[in-house]
Amino acid sequence: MKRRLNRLFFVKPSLQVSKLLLGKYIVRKIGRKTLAGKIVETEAYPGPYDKASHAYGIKKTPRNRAEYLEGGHIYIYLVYGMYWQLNISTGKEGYPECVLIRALEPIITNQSRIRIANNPELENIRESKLEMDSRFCVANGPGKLCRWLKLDKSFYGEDVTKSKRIWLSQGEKIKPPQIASGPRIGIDYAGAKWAKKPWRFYIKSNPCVSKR
DNA sequence: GTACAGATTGAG
DNA sequence: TCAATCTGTACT
Repeated sequence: MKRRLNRLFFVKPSLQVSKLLLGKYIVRKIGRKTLAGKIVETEAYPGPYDKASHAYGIKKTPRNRAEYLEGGHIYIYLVYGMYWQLNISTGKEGYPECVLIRALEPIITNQSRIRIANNPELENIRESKLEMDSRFCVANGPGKLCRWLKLDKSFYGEDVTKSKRIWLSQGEKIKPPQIASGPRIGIDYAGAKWAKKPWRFYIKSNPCVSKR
C-alpha cells in the first residue's frame, strides 16, 4: 500500500493515464478498516472535443466542474438515480479530461491476511471456490465498485494525492501485451463516431472486468 | 415549474 | 428486455 501515486502521474493526457492506471491499487480507509482493489478496467474521456464527455464543447456546470481540476482530483456523479461513478481528473488545471474507473479486483490486504491466519475457519472459506467467485464480483462494474468502496458525493473534488481516506498506489506492473481496448460502454447517445473510439482499456482475461 | 434522459445493474 | 430511481440540465 506504499508508493502513493503523486501529482506528476495524473498530470498527463487521460488516454495515457487510463492505460497506466491498469494494475494500480485504489486504497480506501474506512474507520480502522482498509479496502484495496486492483484497477482492471478504465475508460478515457479525453477532452471537450469528445461528444461523449460531460464537458463536451467546454461545457462547465456545477456537476462537472471537477473535470476541470488539475489531474488527481475525484469527479464523482450519480447515474440512473442510483449509481455513483468514480472518475479521476487528469491533465492540467482548466482542461476537462478524466478517466472513469470501471472495475476493480479486490485485493486481500495484510490486515485481512492476519485475520485469516488467526482464524482457521476463515482460511477454509478463503480457499473455497465460492469465496473466490464472490470476491471477484463485488467491484466488477463502475456502480458496484463505488458501492463496495462506499464512495458518494462527499468525495467530490477530493485530491487523491493528499486524501487520508482514498488514494492510489503503485500496485502491479502490467505489460502492454496484457492490455486490451475496445469501445466505451453506454455512450451511444454521443453518436457512432465517438461511441466507436477504442477508449476503454482492460486487463486481458481478468475475471473482474465488467460483463456485457 | 416541469420534463427528460442518463458513462448501470440485476432480475425475468 | 426492462424497470428502478433521482438529479442536473434545458426549456416553458
